[in-house]
Amino acid sequence: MKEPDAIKLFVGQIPRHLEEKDLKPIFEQFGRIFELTVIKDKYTGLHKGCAFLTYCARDSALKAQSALHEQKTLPGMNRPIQVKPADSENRGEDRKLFVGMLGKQQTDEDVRKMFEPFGTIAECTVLRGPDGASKGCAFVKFQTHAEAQAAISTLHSSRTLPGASSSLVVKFADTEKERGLRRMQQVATQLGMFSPIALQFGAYSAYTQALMQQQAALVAAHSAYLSPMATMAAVQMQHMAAINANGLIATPITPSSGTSTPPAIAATPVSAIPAVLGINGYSPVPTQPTGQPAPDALYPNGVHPYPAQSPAAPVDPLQQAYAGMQHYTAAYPAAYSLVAPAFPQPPALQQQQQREGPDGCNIFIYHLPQEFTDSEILQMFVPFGHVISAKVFVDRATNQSKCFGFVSFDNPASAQAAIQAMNGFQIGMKRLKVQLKRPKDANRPY
DNA sequence: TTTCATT
Repeated sequence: MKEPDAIKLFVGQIPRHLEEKDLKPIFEQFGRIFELTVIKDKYTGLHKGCAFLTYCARDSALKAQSALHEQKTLPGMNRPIQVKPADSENRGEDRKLFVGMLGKQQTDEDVRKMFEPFGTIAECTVLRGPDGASKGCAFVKFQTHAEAQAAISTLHSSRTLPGASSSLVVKFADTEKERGLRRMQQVATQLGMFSPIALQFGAYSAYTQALMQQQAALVAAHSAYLSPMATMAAVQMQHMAAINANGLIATPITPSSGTSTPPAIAATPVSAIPAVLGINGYSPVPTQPTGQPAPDALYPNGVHPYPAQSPAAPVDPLQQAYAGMQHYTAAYPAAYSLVAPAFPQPPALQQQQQREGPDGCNIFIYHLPQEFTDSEILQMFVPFGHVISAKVFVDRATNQSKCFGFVSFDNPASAQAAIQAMNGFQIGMKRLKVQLKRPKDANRPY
C-alpha cells in the first residue's frame, strides 16, 4: 500500500475550517495518498491548523513538497503553506539554531551566506512581524548537529552587526518545552502573577504547570457549555499544560470536584490562578470574611490588564480570550463563588482536622515557611487531588508553626503527583521536603 | 532576540 521509504509530511498553515476531505484534492494531484490526518487537540478536538500527510510513493511526497512548500498561500492565511518532512521523520531540533542580534536589514539570503560555510542549510528564516519588519533574529537549520555546532563555535559572539545592540547570538533553538515555559510565563504575567509569593514560586515551576494542567482539564471537561472566549483560553491553557517540562506529572491530574460544576465555571481559570498563587497573605485577591473573593477583586487597584474592548477590534486571540473571560466575570460577580470547585475548602475540614487517608495517601511536608498555616498547605496541594485533611503542626506553647505538616488525599495517585511536583520545591531560601508519611510503626527502629 | 502548528 505504501512504499517502505515513504516520507511522512507535515503540512502547516492550513485554514482551520479545512478538514481532510477539503485537503485531499489539493494533495491528490501529486500522487495517491496513503494517509492524511488533520491534527486536532487531544481534549477539545479543535483543529490545530496543520496536518500529517503520507503518500504511497516517496516520489509523490517530494513532488508535493517542491510544488507547494512556501509556494502558495491558502485562503485566509497570511503565510504560505508548509509542506515538509514531519519532525518524526528525522530527529528534529538538535540541528536548528536560533540566531539573535541580527541587523534589521538582513534577509534570509544574508543569513544563509553567513552560515553556509559550516554545512548544508536545510532551512533559513528571518523572523518577521506581521508588517514584514525583521525581528532581528532568525532560525537556521543544518543537515546535521555537528554542522550546527560548528557554526555556533565560530559565529557566536564573533561580531556585532550594524544596528544590533550587542554581539551576534548563535545557539541551539529553544526546544518545544522551553518554548512552552516561555509562553506560560507570558500568560502568567498577563494574569498578574506578580505577588511576592508568586514570584518565589516562579512561573516556571512544576507546580504552576500542575495548576495549569488541572485548570485546563477542568475547563475542557465543560467546554461544551462554555462561551467561545473561554474555550479559546482553555485551549491555550491546554497547550501550555501539554508541556510537561520535566515529566514530573506522570499521572494526569483529575479535577477533584469539577464534575458537578455548573456551566458558569467559565470564570474559574482567570480568577483561580491568581487566587491560589496569592498564598500567604500576599493574595492579589482580597477576601471577604466569608472567604469568598470580593466582587471585582481580581484587580483591586483598578488597573485591569485589559481594558474593555470592542469585540470587533482586531486583537491577539489570547488577549481577546482573557478579555472575554474578564468581561464574563464582571458581568456575573456571583460566579466568583464558583472558584470553589477548583479549590474546594470542604466545611468538614474545619471540624475534623486530622483525618488520615489510606496507606500511600498521606504525605509529609517539611521546610514549610514559618507563616504557612493549614489553609496555605491546603491551597498548595489541592490541585493534586481531593484533600481530606491538611495540617500544619504548631508548637503548643507559642502557637508557632513547626514548619512541617501533613496532607492526606483520598487516593495514592494524588499523593504521588503531589510528591513528584512539590518535593524539592523552592520557596524563598528553603526547599520543601515532600514524601509519603511513614506508617506509624515504621518510625521505630527497635 | 525564540517561530505557525508535529499525532
